[in-house]
Amino acid sequence: MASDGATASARERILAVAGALFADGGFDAVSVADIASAGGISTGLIYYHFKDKQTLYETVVRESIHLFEGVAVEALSADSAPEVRLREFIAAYMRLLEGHEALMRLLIRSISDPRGPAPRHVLMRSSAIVDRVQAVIEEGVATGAFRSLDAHMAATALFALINTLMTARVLDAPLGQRAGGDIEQQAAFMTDLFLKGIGTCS
Amino acid sequence: MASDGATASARERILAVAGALFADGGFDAVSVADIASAGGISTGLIYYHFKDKQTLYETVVRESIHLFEGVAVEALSADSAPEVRLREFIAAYMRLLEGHEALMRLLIRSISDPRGPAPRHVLMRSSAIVDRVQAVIEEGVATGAFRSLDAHMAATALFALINTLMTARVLDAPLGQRAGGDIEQQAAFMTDLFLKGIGTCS
DNA sequence: ATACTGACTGAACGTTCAGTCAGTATCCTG
DNA sequence: CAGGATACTGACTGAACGTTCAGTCAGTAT
Repeated sequence: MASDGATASARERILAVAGALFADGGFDAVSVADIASAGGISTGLIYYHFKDKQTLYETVVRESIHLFEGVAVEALSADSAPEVRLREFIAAYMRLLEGHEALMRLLIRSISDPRGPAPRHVLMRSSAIVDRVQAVIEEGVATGAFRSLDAHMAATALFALINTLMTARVLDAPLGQRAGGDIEQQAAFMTDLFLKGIGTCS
Repeated sequence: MASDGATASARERILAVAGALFADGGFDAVSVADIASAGGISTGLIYYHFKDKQTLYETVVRESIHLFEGVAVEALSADSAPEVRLREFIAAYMRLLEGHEALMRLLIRSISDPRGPAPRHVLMRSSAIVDRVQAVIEEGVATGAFRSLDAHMAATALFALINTLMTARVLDAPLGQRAGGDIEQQAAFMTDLFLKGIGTCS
């Protein structure tokens, strides 16, 4: 198997294949043998690189979170007005969804999957992003762009709105009858609702 | 059948025990033998009452949804002003959470669980509730209490806000560092944000 | 007293799966 | 080239699982 130059890191191949398989099916529905055959390798090799199936799963989830965080945090680091930055953040989130649907499915699954890194940890990690959003909102409150409120709760609310769209899209289970629709349009609706909700108003 | 104290219907005992076990653990982590021993019965009896494990799981989930719907729909059937009815609905939702935590955990798990009734069906069912909420919002739009908007999307947004609180509470994974806090208070925050978001405003 | 019912048992079966291991190929270094 | 380290194979194991089924027995109708 002398592939491109070096070994092309079987380890990464395993992670990629496992991620794709875990994304649809979850932990239990995917056997180690499945991963091996999908990657064109032996089961033994998986155990050469990873202690056990659990560790492999946790590694996949953790790396997905990392990639996810990188993209999201970047979008929040501009220095435009708070409202603009929030809109940009949501747009980045949506773009991430388009490009990494399997990754999103994996993360959403892992939230309520009793295996793998505890639900607590999955969410705690992504709370690094919640914190950033929270900071932006606090800035907006300080400048008077938003009404005075609990910025942490507001950040949580924003996540709730966006993640619900994600979940519906990614698990192919649109909330209610009305199927797909334009996700950008739905995101715009949620964004408007949110900004109006935290805006100053009589 | 005599629901009087005596035998208490083995079938219902199985459903209750299975529900509790599936709620923390999910489909795969619970074996039929686990359910049998927790219920103090034999594995064979489970197969006497249910075709297979899958069917048992689906029955448990479906009955949970049914109970859930009953409570939720009732709260929406009052004839007060739309805004009041929405507040009452959310309060009922919260009360339901307090009394049936395991049930909520089961439903939340089942949404992203590839087994059991397809995710699609779980959400579609509860879309009966979304529809009711939507109707209330449409009423509010008609009377001018709310601004003109897509009532379906708005209903979805309300669910997103409430369900996120639920999920965090029920899976013991508070979003972000700040732990528990008062859930009633959090619900109030979400409600205010939502009502402000759909309200008429300059 | 006899015949029958159906809820219920628990050992057994076939299958699946995570994890192991003895062995092979490939590469590096002296 | 020798020899050790690294990467990898795939047949194998032992346990756990869902499911089946021959059989038990309290209860009821005849």
